[in-house]
Amino acid sequence: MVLRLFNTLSGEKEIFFPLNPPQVKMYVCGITPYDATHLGHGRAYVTFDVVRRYLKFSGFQVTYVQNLTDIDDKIIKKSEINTKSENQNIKQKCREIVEKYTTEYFEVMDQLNVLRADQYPKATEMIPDMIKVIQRLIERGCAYVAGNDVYFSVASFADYGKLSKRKKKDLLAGARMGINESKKDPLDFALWKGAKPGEPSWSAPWGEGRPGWHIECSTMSNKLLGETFDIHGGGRDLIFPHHENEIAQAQAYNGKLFVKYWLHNGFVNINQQKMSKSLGNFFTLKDIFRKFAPLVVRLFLLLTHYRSPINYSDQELASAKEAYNRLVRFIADLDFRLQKTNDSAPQIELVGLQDELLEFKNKFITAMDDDFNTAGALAEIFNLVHYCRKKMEAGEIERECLIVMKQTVEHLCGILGLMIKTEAAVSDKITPEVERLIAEREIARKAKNFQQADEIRQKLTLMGVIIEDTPQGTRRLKNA
RNA sequence: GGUGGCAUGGCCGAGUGGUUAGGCAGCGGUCUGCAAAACCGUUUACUCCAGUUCAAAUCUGGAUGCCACCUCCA
Repeated sequence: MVLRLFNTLSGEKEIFFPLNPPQVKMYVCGITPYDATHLGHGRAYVTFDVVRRYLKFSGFQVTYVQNLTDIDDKIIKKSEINTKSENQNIKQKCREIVEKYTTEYFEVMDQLNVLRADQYPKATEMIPDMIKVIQRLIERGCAYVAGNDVYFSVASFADYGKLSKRKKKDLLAGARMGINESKKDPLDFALWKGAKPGEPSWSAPWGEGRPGWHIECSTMSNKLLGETFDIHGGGRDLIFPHHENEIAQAQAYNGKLFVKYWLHNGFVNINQQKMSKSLGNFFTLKDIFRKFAPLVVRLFLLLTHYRSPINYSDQELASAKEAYNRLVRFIADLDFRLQKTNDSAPQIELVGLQDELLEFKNKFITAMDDDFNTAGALAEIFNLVHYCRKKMEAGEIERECLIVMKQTVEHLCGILGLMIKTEAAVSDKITPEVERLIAEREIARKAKNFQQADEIRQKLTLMGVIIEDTPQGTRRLKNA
């Protein structure tokens, strides 16, 4: 089994060879905490969470760094809107905004079961490093000071456009960027932005100001992961200009290959149109979670390959919810059967089952090895569940077999970060009252007093308790 | 204008040059006192036109349609 992944740089799937196996260093562009965390963030970070988990499963030791852009035009802009009336310090307000949305980001990501990165460097904590890089770029003639700003000279970097597959002249032809007199070339981008009075700023040889967005990522990733590292990820909108600019800066700085594999996730669409702030059609994760459980959202995201666009709709989420319930029911049924069975399986039968289940696992791995095909991998999980169901249907399933089935399904789901939460199935609604009613109904059923049995079921339903009659007895299910 | 990508059954969505993706929904059936779940079945699915091939939805060319990036954006 060989892991292949689609590298934006080459435009094709490549066999994954890390620079220093089994070490894998990966960097993913993080958020600018100035607004609510939305479904697009969910898609990006779930995607790279799966990448990270799968690499680990494949035996690699992953170091995962994700930055936090805690100083930026958008944060300042937001702070200005809020401070005008309150006569509050902009710097203070910026800090508050960053803190608020960073906290929210982590809360939401935890709910999606996204594992924490190893490090979350903040831009403001590495400004001296960025200044050093900018200085050297100026010395090398790759950057220049213009007024209070410093710009990177795109003309100085021959490979510019390699990642986004664009030629400089094509970029210029379609350039929609406004005229900025201090730039020598419209393609040049800011490494350092001079501060206006009152704005958060840091001292630099060329004046008070703040770092540009691109220099932040290349400096921090280089510092924490080395001059060349394995994987750099982000949303596909970051390919140009952000990642293109990162490459230009980093390689102009040290002349080394910056990143070996570039991975980019596709977008979330609403009605076939990109979800975006400017279109005002974005959904925050908090809002979505009011309608759908976080793990259902996670499953929804994994049901589509990470590079394809994914369309958001309540109907599709509802479909994902049912799919998730299918997994929950399976695990819950296993748990229920485990309570009722004490039969032991002969060793030979158990080994046979394990071998058969291994085939599903291998297919799962084949799918994942093919550029993290989570949709195909999930299909194998469902096939596995179906296979186990049929075995159970056929009867005579012993304890050990049930345990192996459960472990296999949970293991594969776990690789995708998909926890199957069955706690909800046996809910806290089991009160003595409920117990009594169920027992009463059992007696009624045995006496073939079905009218009374149905009445009791009706009563339980109203209490939010769904019951199910099985050959092994009546069981409670929580109302979904 | 430039660049890149996508077109699969009622909906969503994988995939391979010839053999069942999967999920959701519907319909029929089995089981069940009923219900639910589960299981079984479900009528030529691959935008169009050429070409390559014994064989193409899968490769090549063209057409059409849709989307994204070129501006902050995951």
